[in-house]
Amino acid sequence: MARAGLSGARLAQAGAELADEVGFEQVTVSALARHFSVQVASLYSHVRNSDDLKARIATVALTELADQAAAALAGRAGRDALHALADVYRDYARTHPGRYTATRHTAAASVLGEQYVDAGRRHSELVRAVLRGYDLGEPAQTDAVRLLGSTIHGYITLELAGSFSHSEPSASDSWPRIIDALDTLLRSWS
Amino acid sequence: MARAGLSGARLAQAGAELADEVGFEQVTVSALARHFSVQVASLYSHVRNSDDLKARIATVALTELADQAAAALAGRAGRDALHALADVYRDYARTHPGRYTATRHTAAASVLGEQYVDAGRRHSELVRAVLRGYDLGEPAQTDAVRLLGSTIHGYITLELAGSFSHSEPSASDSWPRIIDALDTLLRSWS
DNA sequence: GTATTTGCCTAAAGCCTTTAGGCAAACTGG
DNA sequence: CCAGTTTGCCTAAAGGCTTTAGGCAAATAC
Repeated sequence: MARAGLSGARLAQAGAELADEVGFEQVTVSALARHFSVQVASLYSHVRNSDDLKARIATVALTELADQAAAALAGRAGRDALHALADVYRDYARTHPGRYTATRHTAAASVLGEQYVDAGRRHSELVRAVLRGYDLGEPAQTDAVRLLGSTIHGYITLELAGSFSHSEPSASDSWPRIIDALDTLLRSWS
Repeated sequence: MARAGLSGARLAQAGAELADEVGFEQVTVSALARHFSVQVASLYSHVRNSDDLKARIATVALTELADQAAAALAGRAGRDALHALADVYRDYARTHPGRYTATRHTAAASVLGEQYVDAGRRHSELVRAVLRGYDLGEPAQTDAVRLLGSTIHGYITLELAGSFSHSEPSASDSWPRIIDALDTLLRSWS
């Protein structure tokens, strides 16, 4: 019997792709086993359980997103950097909805941790790097990190859920105007 | 055999309470049947399926939240109204985390609809009512509705997930400052 | 007080998770 | 190149959640 060549990393990768196709919640150990034409029990040699699998997928996604954000921020500052960062998040969520959902699956973070937490730290640092263009002290800077994170994540979540698709203007039209508004706000943060 | 007195409404109500105790994702037809000391199959006379149950819980929660928001907004305007609305959402999410999660479970909305959509419309109208204090035209007003919804929902989601609990200042300290920042922003929206 | 409706039951099939134990393929060193 | 060891995938099985079908009894209606 030929071996399928499974491994924790390959399962996480395939799981991430599956999440984008059928939705993160629909990713199951069984579905992944079918994908590899392998018995379900075989996957349990590579993954502790279903939560562990989801945590690995979340880590893959969060890391991938941090890489893209870092690349987009290179050589940019101020308003330009803010738009670049925001667009990376939104574009990632639109092209990889399952993976984006996975990044926020913190229930699973308690199972793995380590690399997930590292990737999370990279994200905060990238946001703080953007904020260096706005000259904020503490606690304003932390407030601003939270404001940006909340607004960007909130907008993406609502758009993905279809909340903006039944009214004008299009979600893509509002987006840059909202990011510009945040830029203005940060510039005049008391 | 004494009857338990089940009904769609009672199941939705009990389901909402269960969601706050164990988390919305953990609410299952089986768990609810156990709660009523009744056979699982019995619930299927009152609820079409698991998604239907979740959609009913979502509707209960969204309606309850709209009621509270409407009450809090009575007699308020401007900055005052904005804080009141924002606080209603955040307080509701903190006291009823399962129900708050349910309100955003739009996958289920396709199953039921009607009342859920109604409650959703009430929420948009309340936000627009708050924005009347800021004198915005279109498309600025719609942009502002989306900004407020995104930031408030995003902040609540991240706070609930524990994203703000490992750094200073506390989530409760940042919150009013962020809402104030939004007030300032709306006041000077170009 | 009979007739009808309604509510909860038993039974059963299907899918997902997870553990235990086994055989064979693939590396490892002489 | 071929033993010995590791590793990978297998079969088997138990337990939980969902959902449908069909039945008996309690509540309601006339």
